[in-house]
Amino acid sequence: MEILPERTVERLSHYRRVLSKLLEINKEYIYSHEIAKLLHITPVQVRRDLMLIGHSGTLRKGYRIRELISLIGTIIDNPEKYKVAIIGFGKLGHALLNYLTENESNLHLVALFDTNPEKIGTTNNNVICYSVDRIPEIIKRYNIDMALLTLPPQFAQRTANQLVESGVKGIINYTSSILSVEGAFLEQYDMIASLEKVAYFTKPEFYL
Amino acid sequence: MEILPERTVERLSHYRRVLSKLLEINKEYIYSHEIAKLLHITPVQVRRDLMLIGHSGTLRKGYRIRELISLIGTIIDNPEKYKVAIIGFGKLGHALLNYLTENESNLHLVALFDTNPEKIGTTNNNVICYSVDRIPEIIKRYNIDMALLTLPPQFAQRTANQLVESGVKGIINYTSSILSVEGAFLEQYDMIASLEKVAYFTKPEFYL
DNA sequence: TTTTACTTGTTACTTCAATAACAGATTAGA
DNA sequence: TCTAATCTGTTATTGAAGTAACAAGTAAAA
Repeated sequence: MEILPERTVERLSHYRRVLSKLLEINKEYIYSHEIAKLLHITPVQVRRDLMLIGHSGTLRKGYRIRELISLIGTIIDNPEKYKVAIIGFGKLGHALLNYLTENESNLHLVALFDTNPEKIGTTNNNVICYSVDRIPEIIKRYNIDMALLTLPPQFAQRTANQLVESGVKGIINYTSSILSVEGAFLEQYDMIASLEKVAYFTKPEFYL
Repeated sequence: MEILPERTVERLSHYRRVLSKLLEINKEYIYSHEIAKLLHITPVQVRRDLMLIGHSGTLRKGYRIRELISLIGTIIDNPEKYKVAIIGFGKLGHALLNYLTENESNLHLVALFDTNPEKIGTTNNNVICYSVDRIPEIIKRYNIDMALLTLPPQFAQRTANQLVESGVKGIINYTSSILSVEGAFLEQYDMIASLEKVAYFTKPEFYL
């Protein structure tokens, strides 16, 4: 299978979640325009995405929901569960912990890390919080695939290096520091930039 | 001034923050390739962004940092401070509160909203938490421009409608529900989709 | 049975963003 | 003073993402 566009992968994640809810209410087939309406996108985009993953619908009946969900799974999930760690167990780290435990998915949260002695050793939603000093040890021991950085920005680069050396293959950086990472997929999410962007686009002179 | 590309605006936000730190250590001029190195992008992109905002550097000396920072300010900031509210004062809301109070910027956090009686009426970093029932009243009273949605997904759409009706011009939706909003700029940030995307791109068969 | 309406699947086009290429200007050094 | 190195500013090219257009096929209705 060809490598998919980033946006398509994101939408596949959406499709799956929305469709799962429909399965629960025993809907069997769905049209591209119905999916589109749910996600506020165009039917063409839906069909195009499904074309890319090689899913065929039935003419005038639409797509078989159960089949589609399982196909999306085989494409975006790993055969084994993805193992995830959160580095920095502050407010944001805690929020991510909740997201990961509430939404069941193929992602399995395995470890938390922090520097605060009061947090180290505690168990939160069945996940243990370790000292950041033990990052290489624990990452290797559990074969953790992906790390979410929610620690103070000044430690982000150093920690990222450690993580990649220990075998992490994906990093999401929620700190405001800009990282350079080789040998792993890096996603930056800068909240301040995001806020300032929205502020810019809400300027009165841009009202359409 | 022409409307700027979204990505450029995000980078301008980065430029400003990085440059501000350099001002503090009394650096006066900077080359495009220096900026580029700090942000891990190309010098061309820096020059192109600065061209778009109409900033001129000095040949063989680079860009005057103080001047550039202030120009970026006149472009991405509003003349008055942007007023921001956080809807849903859970872990993520609290994390955003911290971001907004730690990083000084043109954004001014004015109100929090929640449903929990224990939170309503409390003051956090000098910001009062109100009941969500008072959203229209408070939004209008303080002329709030922008809202950050960190509440349970099932209330997101209804709340977004209320906010726009009350005059909010920008919304960042951190819930996993997909919104449709007319009359305001909407930015979605779906953590689960983001996690699943990174998981997809860390699959072994994509290693370059 | 024939026609019409509808829905998929794919190719072609457009728009937005990033990268490359290069002309022009200035400073430092020969 | 002249030459070479360097850095900016802009245009041209490439690439990624989204949108439009439409052929093909099927089910339902006439």
